[in-house]
Amino acid sequence: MASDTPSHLTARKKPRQARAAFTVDAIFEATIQVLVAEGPDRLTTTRVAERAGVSVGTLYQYFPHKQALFYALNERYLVNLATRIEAVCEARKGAPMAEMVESLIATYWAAKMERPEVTRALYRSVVELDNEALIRTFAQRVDAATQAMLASAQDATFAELATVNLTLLTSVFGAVRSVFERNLPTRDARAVQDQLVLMCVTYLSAVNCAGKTPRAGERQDIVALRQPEP
Amino acid sequence: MASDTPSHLTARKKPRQARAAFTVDAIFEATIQVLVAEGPDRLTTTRVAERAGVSVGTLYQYFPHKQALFYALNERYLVNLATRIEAVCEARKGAPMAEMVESLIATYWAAKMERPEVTRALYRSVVELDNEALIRTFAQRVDAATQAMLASAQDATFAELATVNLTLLTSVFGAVRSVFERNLPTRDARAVQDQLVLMCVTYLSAVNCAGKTPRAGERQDIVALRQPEP
Amino acid sequence: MASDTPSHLTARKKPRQARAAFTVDAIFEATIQVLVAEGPDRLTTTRVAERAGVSVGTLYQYFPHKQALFYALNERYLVNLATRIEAVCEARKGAPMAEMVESLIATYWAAKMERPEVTRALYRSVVELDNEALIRTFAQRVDAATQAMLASAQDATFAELATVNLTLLTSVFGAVRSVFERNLPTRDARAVQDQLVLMCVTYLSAVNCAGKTPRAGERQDIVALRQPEP
Amino acid sequence: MASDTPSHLTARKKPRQARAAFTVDAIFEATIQVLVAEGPDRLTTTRVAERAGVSVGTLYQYFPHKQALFYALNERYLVNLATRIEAVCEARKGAPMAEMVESLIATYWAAKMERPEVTRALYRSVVELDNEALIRTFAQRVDAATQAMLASAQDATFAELATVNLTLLTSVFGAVRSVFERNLPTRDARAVQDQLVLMCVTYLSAVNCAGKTPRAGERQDIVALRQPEP
DNA sequence: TATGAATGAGCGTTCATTCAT
DNA sequence: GATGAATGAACGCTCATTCAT
Repeated sequence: MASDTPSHLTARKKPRQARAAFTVDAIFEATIQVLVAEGPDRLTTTRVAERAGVSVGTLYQYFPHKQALFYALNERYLVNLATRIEAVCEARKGAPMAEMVESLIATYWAAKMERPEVTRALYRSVVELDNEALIRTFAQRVDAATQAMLASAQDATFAELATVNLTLLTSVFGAVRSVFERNLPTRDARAVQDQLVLMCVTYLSAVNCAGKTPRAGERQDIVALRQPEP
Repeated sequence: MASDTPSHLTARKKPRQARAAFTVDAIFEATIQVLVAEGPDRLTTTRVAERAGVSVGTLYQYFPHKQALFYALNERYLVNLATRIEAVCEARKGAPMAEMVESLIATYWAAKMERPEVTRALYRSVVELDNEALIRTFAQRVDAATQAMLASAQDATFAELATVNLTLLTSVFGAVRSVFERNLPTRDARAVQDQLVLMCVTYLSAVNCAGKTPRAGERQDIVALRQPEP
Repeated sequence: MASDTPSHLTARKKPRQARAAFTVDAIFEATIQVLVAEGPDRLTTTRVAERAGVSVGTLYQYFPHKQALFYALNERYLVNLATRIEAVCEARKGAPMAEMVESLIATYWAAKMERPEVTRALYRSVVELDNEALIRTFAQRVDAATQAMLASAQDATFAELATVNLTLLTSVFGAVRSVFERNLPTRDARAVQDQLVLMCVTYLSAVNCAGKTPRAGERQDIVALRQPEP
Repeated sequence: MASDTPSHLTARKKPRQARAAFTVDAIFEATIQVLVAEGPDRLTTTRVAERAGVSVGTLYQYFPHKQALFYALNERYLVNLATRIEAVCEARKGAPMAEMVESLIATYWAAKMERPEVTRALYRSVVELDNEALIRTFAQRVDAATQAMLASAQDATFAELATVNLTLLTSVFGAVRSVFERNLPTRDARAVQDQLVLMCVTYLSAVNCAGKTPRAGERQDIVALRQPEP
């Protein structure tokens, strides 16, 4: 993923030693903690170093400048996320479409929910220009993975797969972000997650060219199943 | 709207004079321009004042601190947006559900697209903690408006209206944000917008308790109409 | 003189007010004092500002960066020096060659001796690359002035005036620098100054094409006059 | 030469081993290279060590601090220079004065010209206070050598030898420095060198007490010989 | 003995904010 | 009111120096 990274954002030296790896991890964790606890504009190199239990100088031995640290943190986060999404896409190949959607949303949601304050903090933090490259790379990986998965659905074929896939991802990722941004209570968040699945499934059914006339029964089942509980 | 605004974010004085209003507007516009042209971390009070053609001192006469300026700018932006959404919701009361969805999305999208760089800049700019209040207020207004609209749909009734509404808004707003963040080409953006309408309509149809068995013809029409062109 | 100054070395804003001029002067004087009292590598912006009785911010209102301050200081120094040399060259036009040399050396020496520690400090201070431009400009002004003066000598004509002039200046300026660098006692310094005059006069006589055979008497007089006192 | 060196500038250990001598040399050469290639304020211990192919730790094994390294480098440079000057002075003992002057200037000039960028870099580099001692020692050696040489001139006797000698050295060394500082083109530099010889010879002739009336022929010869080509 | 990761004081610079004019 | 020069805390970053390995 780092292949087309602008060179000025690359770490000055690759940590070879175990100690170095440990230090880098400590710095990453400290960055997150500062971000969560103090907010993006109190994220200073000194503070990060302090919390990581190292000196500023050490921090600068691993990252040529503040932005590179932030970039690397996001990269780590997104690479991890992309990997998990790819894994679930692989695992669900050939499954029924509904199962795919459910797995995808569940995985993404779970990943974001593991450390909700971190998720929120990263959403919040300044989106530096250079992060666009990161986001693009992430998007490409995920696009490819989900598209491949959808193409293998046992019960659906999509004429304009790329567009359908894009719409799906855009909505799901966007919706999740919205939920975090509005800081919805768990109950509402959970409800939205379920409805999101329903929404995506109905959408995919609608654009499915395979079962020209989807057996009404099946579709109704899903709908009935997912009818928001009163 | 400013009713529950933290007091330290309120402007020192309400501009009564025409001149004052003019100045404030100039400052707002300058803020946007600096944001767009130079990015969030070059947004300094001096630069804003310069571009607005006033002195820093004057800027501080209208806004007690930088954050208040930024807050007010966002407030203006969101109030305007909410007002437009309320208007369209009002106008579409009693209309068919599909029309509602289409109007809502079109309006929101259009508002964001009027000055895309501004939209992007505002998405980008540091989300200060205190902006949460702003977002909450905005969300409440919009929630209320769309919920009232949906409740009046001539062809649909929703059991769990609040949840359905929340899901709808979350997805639509989120998707739009995603499109901007990924900086999608116009063609893709347009396609996603269309598909988003379809997605929302199919979703609402699915959770519609009114027309237990929606007249297949109508639904199929929409689907057929919106099938992404091959 | 500042006409071809690299733009990044120019002061951010030209001081128009009397107060500003005063402040700039204070900063210059402070710079010199720090340079003299603490040496070039303790010359920090903070220290300069402190000694000037202003804040760092103020310093940066007048000079875009440290180098610009240093550059401006040297410029002021060299412009002043060049002006004085030009004045003496003008005044001695048409005079006998020996008088010219004596005046030139005396003027230059006096200028350097007014504040010997300052002279020494400036000689010492890092010669930044961009100062080359300054030195070149200075050299051109002085070259022109002395060359014009020599050309007007009532008792001498020089075939290769440019080279003669260059040799003269190079030796005189270099010798003075050497004297400062070696920190010679006043007595020795004084002696060298006198001998320097003699050296230059004999040199000019030697390359003088006018009085093919200089009246031996006159020349001997000078030599006798300047014979180092036993 | 290091006899009156301030103790804090002395190398921690005298390199006895061949390997040590080799390392020290590598460090010196690296220092020069960094100085030339990157300038005085990019001369860091880390960079020097890197270029020398050793670790910083090793560098600090040979030099207690950066200043000591720089001091030692200058010492080496000046000791070498002084030695060469002493050699030429020794060789020219009993020669005619003009020959002495010519040899002295040629030697000094040649030494400085061998690696002109190095010469310039050393002139440029910060003149630390403690270098004064170095310069003084160098000056003393050279003073002694040239004075002894001049005293042995077969065709001249000088009443105030010390002063004459000082004037000579001051002018020659100063002129050379000026030439480097002004970065004169080779052509001009060469011309100045020739003229410098002429200047010094005429000067010495003028203060020569021996040949009260120097045989006009000889003197005129020199002058004619050296008349700058039209 | 050689290494080079770690240190942290200290630098140059910015910018939100104030207040005399 | 309006102005903009002045302020100074705080930032990002460097590099001489140390010391565990």
